[in-house]
Amino acid sequence: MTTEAKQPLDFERELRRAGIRITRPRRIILGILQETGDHPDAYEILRRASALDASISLSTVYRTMKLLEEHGAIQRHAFAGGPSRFEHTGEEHHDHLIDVETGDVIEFRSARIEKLQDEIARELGYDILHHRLELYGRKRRKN
Amino acid sequence: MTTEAKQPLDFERELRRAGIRITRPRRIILGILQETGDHPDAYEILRRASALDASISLSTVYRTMKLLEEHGAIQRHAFAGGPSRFEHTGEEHHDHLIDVETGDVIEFRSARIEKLQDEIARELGYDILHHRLELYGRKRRKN
DNA sequence: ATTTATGCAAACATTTTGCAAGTGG
DNA sequence: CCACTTGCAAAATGTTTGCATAAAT
Repeated sequence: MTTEAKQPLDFERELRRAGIRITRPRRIILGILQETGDHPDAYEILRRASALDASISLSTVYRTMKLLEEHGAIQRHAFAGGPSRFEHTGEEHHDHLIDVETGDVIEFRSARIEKLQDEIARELGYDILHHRLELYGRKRRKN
Repeated sequence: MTTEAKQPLDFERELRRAGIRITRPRRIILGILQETGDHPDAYEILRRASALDASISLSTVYRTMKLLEEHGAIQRHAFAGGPSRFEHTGEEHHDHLIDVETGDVIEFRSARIEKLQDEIARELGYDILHHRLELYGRKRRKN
């Protein structure tokens, strides 16, 4: 099991190559997602974007999220009981541990779990397209 | 890894003991959840309940879901990109594989994955309260 | 009888969409 | 220029809630 930092990729180039126009709102939103280490929801992204360009609207945030998701630049998470939260796609796939008391999200990765998932799917006659593994926990007091 | 059938429990007795009134809508809804092997959403539960008592409302379905969830009689699932779907609590915990083409849900269980989850959480300094593991896949054609 | 639950409609929260105006390549 | 994108307001979804009435114990 490993935890790891994330390093930004150049998705602007990537998108341009796919024929996507790089507009001011899109550049701002993409920048926000690249810089952040957290998992903001649409309103939070709007809030941060508004500081750079007050005219950006919530619909543009959502439309941009859909666009970026389709091009693999971000991932959408629907953690239990709340709005979708977005995360810039880093180098490595990872899963999440959500602190139920603070809402903090900790990223982790386990190759062994992934391998078991593949085995299970194969036994059931399926190919996995993607998965979602979320641990909901509370910080251990002393020990 | 195992897949398993579910056997109904007597939650009516359980609820009564907790001081919950067993009303006609509640009995009907609980019955529907006990009988079914699938994972219906609120509208689908309403649809099935309406066949037995046309006066049942959607709010009662939601209120009953919340009640049953609080008493451990059912579990609420928020699969990607859709409404909550509900499932009667059986004997054993299990996870889900969702067929992305049909929406079918297949239940499975892996003690090894659960064990790995505990190890991961422990390393990160957390106690797991609950988790969510969903595999999204497509039926394998030939092989 | 008293407390709790219900149905209805309205409120809420999140996300999507139609359309006229604006902008990027 | 011309197609694509935006902001705005309105619609669409999924879920919760206030309130007067109905039902359970």
